[in-house]
Amino acid sequence: MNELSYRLFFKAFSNKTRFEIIRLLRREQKSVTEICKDLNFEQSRVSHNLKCLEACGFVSSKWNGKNKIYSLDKKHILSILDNIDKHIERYSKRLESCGVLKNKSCGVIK
Amino acid sequence: MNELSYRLFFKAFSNKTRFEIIRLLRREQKSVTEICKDLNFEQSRVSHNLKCLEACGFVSSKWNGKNKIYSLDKKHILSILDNIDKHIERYSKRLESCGVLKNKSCGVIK
DNA sequence: CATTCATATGATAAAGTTATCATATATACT
DNA sequence: AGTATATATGATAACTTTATCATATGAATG
Repeated sequence: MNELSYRLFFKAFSNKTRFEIIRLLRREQKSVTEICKDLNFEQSRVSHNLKCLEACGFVSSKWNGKNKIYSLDKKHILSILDNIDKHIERYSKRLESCGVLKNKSCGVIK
Repeated sequence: MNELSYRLFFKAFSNKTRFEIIRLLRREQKSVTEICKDLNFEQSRVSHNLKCLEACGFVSSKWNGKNKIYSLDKKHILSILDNIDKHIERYSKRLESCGVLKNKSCGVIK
């Protein structure tokens, strides 16, 4: 399997805005305005990232009056997240202590 | 499950250097020098990212003479990658056409 | 068709990440 | 101990990504 797809896949989920949107839509479909309110994110920030998620096929949308309703590609996304759930506890503590990943110009403040 | 861990997990894999190292160690354990040669990456680049991968618990190391041998936490990592394999084909094409993810300052050159 | 509310888009400054360079530390061998 | 080879580390410049601002487009309704 193609290496680039893998990395893009992980990249899609590693972004806070996108990940929170996915988590939110995990429960139920929502309009852009609702997403903004629930997550307390700016509208254009949300729209830009929804565009990305839709381009990737993770969410889909339909117009409902003036609102555009976004919903999650549940079956596949949930299956992926559920599987990672099984493993992530093992790594959780160490991930959160990794300077490179937590970053903001590498590790601890001096 | 903690949201941050998730994102850090995805972030760890979304980086080219780290992902290639993981792919390489999927087959067999290797020293830093071997990894550098095989991937044609600079030594400090590899060391920095190995440190990250080890901090996260994805790889472990042991000294063997002057060489430090790194190996993959196979059971768990392989299980995760294998599961994603099952789904990624579905998204592959769209991921690779997503301007936000492919980026270099957003999408297509004008 | 003008207005209002909702969403999308382009450009770019700000923030974040990575590779690289210079150098330090580790290990083994003579 | 001195040298050679292997690996690690800190600082930072170069690069990449993101949020934000300004503005455009879409949809509905009087």
